[in-house]
Amino acid sequence: MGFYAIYEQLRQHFGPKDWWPADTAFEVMVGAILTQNTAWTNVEKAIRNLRSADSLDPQIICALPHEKLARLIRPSGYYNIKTRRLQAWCNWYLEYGGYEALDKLPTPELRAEVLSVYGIGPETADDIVLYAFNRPVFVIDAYTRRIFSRLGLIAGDESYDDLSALFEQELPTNTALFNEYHALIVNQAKHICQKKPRCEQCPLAPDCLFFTGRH
DNA sequence: ACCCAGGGTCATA
DNA sequence: TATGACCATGGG
Repeated sequence: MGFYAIYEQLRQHFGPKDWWPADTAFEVMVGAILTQNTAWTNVEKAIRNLRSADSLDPQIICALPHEKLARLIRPSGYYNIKTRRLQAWCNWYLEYGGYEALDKLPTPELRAEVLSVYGIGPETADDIVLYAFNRPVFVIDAYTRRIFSRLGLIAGDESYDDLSALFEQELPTNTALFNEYHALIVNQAKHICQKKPRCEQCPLAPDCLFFTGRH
């Protein structure tokens, strides 16, 4: 089964997922930073705190004292580091001229600029470029590695750039496709395949094709 | 009590 | 290039 066929299977069983769960592009950026190595349920609490404090805004986040911002995002973990990353992002974002200025850049330049910001690695950058700027880049995460190495299509320990190049080569360059595909991968990993001892609830059983955990 | 979650940076070899 | 330490909460 090829990369596109796997997408079609997932899409048929679970889609459409209508990602990213956020009201605005800026909220996507905040969520992408806060969810680094962190369960999304914890990020939701942090974002709720920011919204309740009327602080889901780049100017306000920049102006907030470290301790105050850290307290708001505390449920998302690593709150001291993420406070620095959030403020670094918002400072850069405003200094650059905001969404409209960045959206003028071609995709490779946009990705490079985003990636240059402190606290933004390849996955967070691609989350932002894909889900906030609607550009066709394929997001690679731990689930992608587990699922596709389990399927025998990759080794799993390739570099991030090697894997994103592979996926982008194997699939048509299409923002909606990349958006939905990554959403389906995360959905699959989170809601179906962490069961022990086998994934009997998986519609793709009996082979539990998309098993992602350990038995 | 232990394991892990929609990673990234920095120091070291 | 490639490991390892570090960051920290909340749910299973």
